[in-house]
Amino acid sequence: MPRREGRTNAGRRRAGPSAGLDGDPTIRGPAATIASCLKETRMGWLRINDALAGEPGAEITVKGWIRTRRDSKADGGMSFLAVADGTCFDAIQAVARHDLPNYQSEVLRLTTGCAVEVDGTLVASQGKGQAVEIAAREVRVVGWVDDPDTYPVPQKRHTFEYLREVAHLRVRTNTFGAVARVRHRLAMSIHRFFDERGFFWVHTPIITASDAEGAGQMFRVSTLDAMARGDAAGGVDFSEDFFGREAHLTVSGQLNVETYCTALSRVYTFGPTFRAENSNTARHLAEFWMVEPEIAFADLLDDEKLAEDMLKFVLDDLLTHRADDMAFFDQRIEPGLIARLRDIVEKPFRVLPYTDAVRVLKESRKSFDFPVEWGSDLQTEHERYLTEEHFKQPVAVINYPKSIKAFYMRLNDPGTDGAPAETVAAMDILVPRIGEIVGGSQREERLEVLDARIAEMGLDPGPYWWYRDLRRYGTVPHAGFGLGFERLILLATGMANIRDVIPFPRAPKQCEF
RNA sequence: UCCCCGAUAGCUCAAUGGUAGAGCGAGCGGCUGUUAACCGCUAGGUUCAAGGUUCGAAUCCUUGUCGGGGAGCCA
Repeated sequence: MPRREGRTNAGRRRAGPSAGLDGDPTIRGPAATIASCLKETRMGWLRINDALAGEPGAEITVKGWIRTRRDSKADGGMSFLAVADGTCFDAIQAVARHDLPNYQSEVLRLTTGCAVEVDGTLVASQGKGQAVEIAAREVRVVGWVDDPDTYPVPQKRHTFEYLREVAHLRVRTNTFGAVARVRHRLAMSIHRFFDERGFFWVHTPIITASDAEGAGQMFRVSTLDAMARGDAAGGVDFSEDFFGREAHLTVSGQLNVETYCTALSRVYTFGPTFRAENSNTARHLAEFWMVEPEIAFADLLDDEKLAEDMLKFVLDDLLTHRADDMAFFDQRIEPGLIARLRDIVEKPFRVLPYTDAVRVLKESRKSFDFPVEWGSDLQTEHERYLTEEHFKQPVAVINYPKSIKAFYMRLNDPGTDGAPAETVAAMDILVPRIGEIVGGSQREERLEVLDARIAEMGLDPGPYWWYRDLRRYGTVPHAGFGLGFERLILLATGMANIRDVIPFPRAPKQCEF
């Protein structure tokens, strides 16, 4: 079933403007047939994604890794080789007959994981399960698997926990190959979404000197030997350090990107982010990727609309352009996934003031482990109730109590939403199963209010001098949000653990690969 | 970081104080235009580490390491 959709998909992609062989701009557009690919590409072989969409009769070469080998004694002996190169979900079947010169000596010794090159003719398959296959003229073994008995990823069921221990090989499995392609597609369509709307991608720094970005524990960046030995507690002279001051890995590009927002109007960051929190959950990483747009002349509802439009855009694009992988996730990882994603794409999100959310939770008469009180943050169980039971859809909770949110969020007028105390223009988008996927706000653009908030929270205004300048020189209402990229992948694939949607996860006590 | 659970063959698990087994995978053979195949045979274990209790420990106790589930922090 996914095979069929894979070919349909491949045909559509080939016809699109971005189709073609990697790195070869000549292979583009509807004219890209198999023959022209072979003729024009310097590499001289065919991606299996294109081979599966090809017309029988073509002479082709594919290169990839053996998924399975099945032998038959029929017609004097033949082997069926499933060869995958990662360009699509499916492998292609190559049929190697006994009269190949290396049939006894090599083909019959092929095992899962071996690297091969296959020359042959693309033909309509005589068997069920695939429309086309390669009648092999030559099978060249490029790389053997030295011990099939201990090859870490043979063709069998594996737990994700085990595969994490062999992260260098897990991408050879169906699931992790699909995750990798989906991750790429989502990243590219995020860029496309913003580019089409006139946003500029800003490369905010990875290393930051402001140690008070306010979003959790930070990793230190230092070249001081004393720091590495950890024996300089209290007496560190950071003027001797590389940057001449204390430096850390960024926990957010937001403050930096706000500067570009107040000149380029619509900007975003998309890059790695680091949190040194000792978080041991299926939803947290120490190193993750975050998308942070920032829009000028905009308020909180503009911000919510942007986040909602972006999520819908990228999920719709994914369902259209990675149909093969999505069919797999729908069948094997989370049954009903595609229908749920379609629902997210098609229905408007529920926008719910925090004050109303508290009322909904209280009126639910559910017995929560943590009681619901106006002024306290929503617990995981509360978020799940709202998105999974009550509304059964993504919910954008807006206008949170001032006391539980960051200093840069814009102070609302008293009485907004009938709240009993002061609120800020914050916004969290909650989705079923994942919880918070987007966290954003309208920023405080009034200098005197911002200063009051900094003082109120006991922060040192010194390091924020340039951030405050933005409020002194042509300040404008503006807003933005942060999207956890890996959480988006969880939502899109139905995968349960965030460590399985990033190639090499970094988490407490985990930095092996 | 807190609470709970776990670690035995390449992988997933059984064995509840008395000779460590099965399924999958792997190897060999049989059958088959095969495709989560099917049938037969074979190999494969310092039972996470260190210490303790006991005539005897995979099993009970202590500590540590790592993993999982839940929570907090958040994206």
